[in-house]
Amino acid sequence: MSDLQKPTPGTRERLIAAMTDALRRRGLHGMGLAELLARADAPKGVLYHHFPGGKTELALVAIDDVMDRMLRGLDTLLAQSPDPIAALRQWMTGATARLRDTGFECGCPLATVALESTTHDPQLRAALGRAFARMRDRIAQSLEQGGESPESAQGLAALIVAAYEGGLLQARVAQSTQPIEQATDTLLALLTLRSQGARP
Amino acid sequence: MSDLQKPTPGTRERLIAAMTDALRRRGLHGMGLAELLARADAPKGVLYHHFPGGKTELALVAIDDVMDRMLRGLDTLLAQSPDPIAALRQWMTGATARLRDTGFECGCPLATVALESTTHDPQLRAALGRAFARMRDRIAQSLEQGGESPESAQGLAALIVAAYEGGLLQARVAQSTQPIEQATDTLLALLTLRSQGARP
DNA sequence: TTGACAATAGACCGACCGGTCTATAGATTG
DNA sequence: CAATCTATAGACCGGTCGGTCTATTGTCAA
Repeated sequence: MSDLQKPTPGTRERLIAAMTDALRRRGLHGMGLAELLARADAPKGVLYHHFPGGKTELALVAIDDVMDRMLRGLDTLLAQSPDPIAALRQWMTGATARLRDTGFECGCPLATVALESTTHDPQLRAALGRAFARMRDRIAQSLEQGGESPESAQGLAALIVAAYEGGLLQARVAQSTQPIEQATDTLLALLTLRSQGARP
Repeated sequence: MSDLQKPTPGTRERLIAAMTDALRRRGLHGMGLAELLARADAPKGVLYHHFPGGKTELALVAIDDVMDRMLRGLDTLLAQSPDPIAALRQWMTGATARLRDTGFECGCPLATVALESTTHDPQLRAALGRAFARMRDRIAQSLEQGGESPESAQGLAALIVAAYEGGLLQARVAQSTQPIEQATDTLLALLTLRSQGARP
């Protein structure tokens, strides 16, 4: 009665994890149900038991879930480091390392499906729009705590997320971390220059 | 004999244009051959006549072709404007307008397929890697002409392309130009600040 | 006119797609 | 134990996928 935790032995979670991984590597259309279920080691029936809406509903849940975890990770970095810029550098470095260590396969779990999405799937679009807005808001919030005005914090957050996504994209096709490292270094150098110039 | 132009009445070109548009809107997996051919108003046989390698070969040709045209457009802007930063602003603004005017459907023709691509299709990866490198090199070249060192020009170019791609991605799912406008404005403000600070 | 070849046209194919359906196993409760 | 309900399991389905194949049309040279 007071037991709020689900007794599920993990099947549902394995499905979400498999979908998240699929989104990272190939996007929503890029991996079929057969391969997805094989990776989750689950039969077809169990997918439609836990997610009656099928592949798309699973993707929606995976998107919300993975953004929760990304924000938790970002929070940890921001809590550890006094300077938000240093924390963001760590965040970028981590994503770059993951991409490299997976043979340039695992990028941002939201990016591919974001570009695949159309207006004909409003729920998916909405979930993605929400996720990116949360990311930007979290970054802007930390910048505001560092003394930025709300407007410039939002602008910087949009640029930082853009550099992250665009950097990962370029690195993926280049099969080299150089583009994202160049973009990251340049961006953070510009930000440092700016904060130094503000108080000469 | 001296007539170098192909006598083709445009079918091949229509196929390339249809593929480019498909890549912009939905990526390579996102549109089937049937719809693609319907949009090009061409039967199936004609595709495999002009492109024996099928859908993938058509995509390869479309990628090279569209990057040629993007670079020509960028060259025109750079030629019209003395300041490369002003030219890049126009370039970003144009892409933003196209995205908005197509109901947030038409983004960068290379981005979606870049994220869809895997190491299992090396030709596609190579074509995309080449295309993005050309874009960065062209931007870096114009920055070098503006007095940047080769290294910082490459870094800035990677950041600019990243902001472009990441900005379009965020705007697409937000169904609003705000994210890319914020990212663009912030980036160009940082660049202006930097060039002002360089010569006090 | 005829032969050769490029271009167009679409019927057809096996593979795979996401999704539905029925059957069964396991846990919980009366 | 019986009843019930959740969870697992996979056979099965119609539709669509990219791709192949044959037939026809158009064009130009011999």
